[in-house]
Amino acid sequence: MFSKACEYGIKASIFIALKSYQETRVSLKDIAAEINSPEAFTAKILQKLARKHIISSTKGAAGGFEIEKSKISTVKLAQIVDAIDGDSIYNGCGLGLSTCDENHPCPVHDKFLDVREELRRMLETTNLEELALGLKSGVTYLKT
Amino acid sequence: MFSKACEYGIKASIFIALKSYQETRVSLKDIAAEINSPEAFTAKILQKLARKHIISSTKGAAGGFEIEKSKISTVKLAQIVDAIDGDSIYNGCGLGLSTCDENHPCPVHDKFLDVREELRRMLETTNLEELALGLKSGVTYLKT
DNA sequence: ATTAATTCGGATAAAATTATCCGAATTAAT
DNA sequence: ATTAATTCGGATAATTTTATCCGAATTAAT
Repeated sequence: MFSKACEYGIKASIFIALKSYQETRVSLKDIAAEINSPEAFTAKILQKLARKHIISSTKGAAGGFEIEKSKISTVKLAQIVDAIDGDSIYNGCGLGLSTCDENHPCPVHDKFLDVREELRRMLETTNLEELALGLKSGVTYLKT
Repeated sequence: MFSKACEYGIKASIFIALKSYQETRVSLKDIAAEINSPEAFTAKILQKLARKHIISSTKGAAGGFEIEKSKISTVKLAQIVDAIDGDSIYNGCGLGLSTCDENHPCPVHDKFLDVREELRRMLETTNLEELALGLKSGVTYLKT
């Protein structure tokens, strides 16, 4: 459904959010270990998120990644997905047509409407805070 | 959402279904032209669908692909997707965890339930006949 | 100042997906 | 029989995605 990069990006963001609640900046190394992802590849993804100001990074010793506490509840999954994979997953045509709309629909256009709308709604309403809380309370997991 | 291979596979199947209604076997060349796909790559995908008995192929001059008329309304999108991309799109974990269920859910597990269920339902209830009819009546398109 | 811990960014490599090529086999028509 | 139109299947190539490597820059601590 999502690319690997996007999966890593979402998981990393949730973990950073959790740690940021605890006033702890977290290093690339810790993130990669926690979400079970390749370090260098994860670094690229975090850089992308940082450039889009979804997370913030600090260089040097004791540096790392964090999310401004007050911002955690405002960051939506859609922003993360969009920053990494783009919005084609819920805006593009299911069969890859370059133009696919009511006037010129692909054969599955109508069938897909509900699915994509449901996906879009979910991504746009889910924020990092609720996901981080699930993780903190131990009801959800980032690996295995 | 789907792989290119899967997109081609779905489009090709719809076109083959349409032609099969008209008792016409259709060649790889015609299919690729109609759905705007690379010929040789499309051939591989059609072979895969043929081996899974979703479509049938006939070798030699005047050969080509077709779908038994009575079968058209029974072939579901889910079968095509499954034959080409596998079922991970609507059964796998949204964040790529190898085990993700009620007992050990990823952070977005619950959020994704509805989306994936909607997708699964759609793929399992949509059959080739209705898609071919939309194409025949000129309300849907396979390219541009 | 020096050192150690870090992110940054560019180059490269590996793996997966997408795409092409071509000879072999099959079939219909002549 | 020969030819032309086709699918089949294996090899290869191009592209994209995923992953690794490494030197440079930055920062905190000593």
